[in-house]
Amino acid sequence: MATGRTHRPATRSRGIPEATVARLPLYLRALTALSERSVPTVSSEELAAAAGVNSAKLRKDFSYLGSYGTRGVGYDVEYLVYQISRELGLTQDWPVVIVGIGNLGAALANYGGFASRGFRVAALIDADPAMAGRQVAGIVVQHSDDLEKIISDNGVSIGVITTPPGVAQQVCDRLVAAGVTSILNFAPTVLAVPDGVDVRKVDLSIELQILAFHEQRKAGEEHEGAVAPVAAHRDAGEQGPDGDVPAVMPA
Amino acid sequence: MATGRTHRPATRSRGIPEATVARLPLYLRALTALSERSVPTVSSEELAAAAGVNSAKLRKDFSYLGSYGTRGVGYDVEYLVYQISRELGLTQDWPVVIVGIGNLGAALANYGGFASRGFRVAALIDADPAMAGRQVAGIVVQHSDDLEKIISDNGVSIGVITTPPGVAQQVCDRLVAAGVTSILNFAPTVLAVPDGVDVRKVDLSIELQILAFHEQRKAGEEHEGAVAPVAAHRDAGEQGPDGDVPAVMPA
DNA sequence: CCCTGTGAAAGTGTTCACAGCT
DNA sequence: AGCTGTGAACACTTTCACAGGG
Repeated sequence: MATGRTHRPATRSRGIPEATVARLPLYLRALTALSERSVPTVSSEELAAAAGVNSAKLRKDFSYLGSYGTRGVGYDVEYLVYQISRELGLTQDWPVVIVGIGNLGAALANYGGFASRGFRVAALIDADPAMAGRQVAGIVVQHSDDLEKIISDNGVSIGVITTPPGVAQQVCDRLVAAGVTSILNFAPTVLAVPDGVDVRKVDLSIELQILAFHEQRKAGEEHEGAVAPVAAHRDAGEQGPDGDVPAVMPA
Repeated sequence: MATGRTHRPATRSRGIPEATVARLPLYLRALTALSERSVPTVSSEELAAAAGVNSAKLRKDFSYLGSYGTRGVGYDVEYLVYQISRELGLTQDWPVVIVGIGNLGAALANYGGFASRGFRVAALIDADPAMAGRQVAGIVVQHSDDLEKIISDNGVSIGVITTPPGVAQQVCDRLVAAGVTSILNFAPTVLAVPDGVDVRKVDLSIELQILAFHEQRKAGEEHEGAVAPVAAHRDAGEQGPDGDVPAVMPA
């Protein structure tokens, strides 16, 4: 009560739910595969199976984009590929920098699926002077002294951090100061960023720990009856990094 | 109506919400750091800041584990570390196999945070005969012909797939047949698994596409007023792979 | 008075089931 | 008849706000 303000009336008329956005790349991948096999149309049921979701969810997701299907028929594959690509902003290409060219950074630089879909590795950056000048994945590694210049010269707005955790925050700060507004963080650290900057994290050890949690449950369920009530682990067989939306520090 | 069945009355009495499970590793990491600095107790406010969440969420999360805090004081760091570790099943150690020792597989094998927290790389497996026998991260790579034997000899229940997408499903099938019940999939494919097997995926290009979506919005918002109502992008600055829970195929 | 633990409210996401177009 | 698009029900998650123990 008191102040009243419900913290934003949410004028969502065109706002696509975050959960839907996270699934669009999945649909796009499935559609691209169909497109390559020259399949002209696909039903929500078929596409959902290919993307590993259920068809009601898929139809609801698409309904946020508009009415792109034809009742009694399905969706036009090419048309949907285009609409989703556009919605995701993949019709333009995004120059990306990778900072921290260790094992993981090098692996990402070499990763094919990177360049394929609208993303271009504009530069590789590392703090080690011995690294600078070397080629990784056909790209010359540059020294981090030039980070700011590299970002602005290439108009980079997406940065990938694959540094050791100890320096991730300062690299992040420099990227943001130089104009980067989206960060994909592979370092096991919580990054503090100012408002308006998006951070997504990919964390191997968190994923493993979540698996271990469920694994432990399974072991306990084997022949049970005592303490912990079984059930619980209802929808096994689902996949995808889910839940988890830690808020960011006040900056 | 008709059949009535509400699809499971949900006997949840000890079931920890999935969203909470996904955050426990985050808390554990923050607590471990405090522990190393010999900090004896911490308030929900402080710990929440360190983990990048808000304190109400953290308290609610901990309430699912039990009442481990002291009112007026906070939480005992060591005690919480232990409780969360136990809840996540990290008091035992989990042998893990990595299948597909390319750039990414090798990078993961070398990744330190792996072994640190209850996980041990029990074997590296690759289909390339030229790879077999070589050492990666101090571990001899074994040929995939022996996959089943390796799994059962080592009692492996968690498998990491870093193969090319084309063979990911068949590798997955073999892992599952050999007894693996948790899979961390880095290949950009939707894996079909039988009931009772957990799959989590880590997908670089999906993460980038989600960032691109928001990035595009920001660009559009710069000087707006016309079509799309601004607002929408409320809580910028959040981080973490969220949303996304694709169901699995019927297998 | 401080800080945890938690009901209750609000917000977000998923599923159902069917109206309505082709 | 078949399949999309969607309101409405349900389920899950987050946030609020405060009771109550230390």
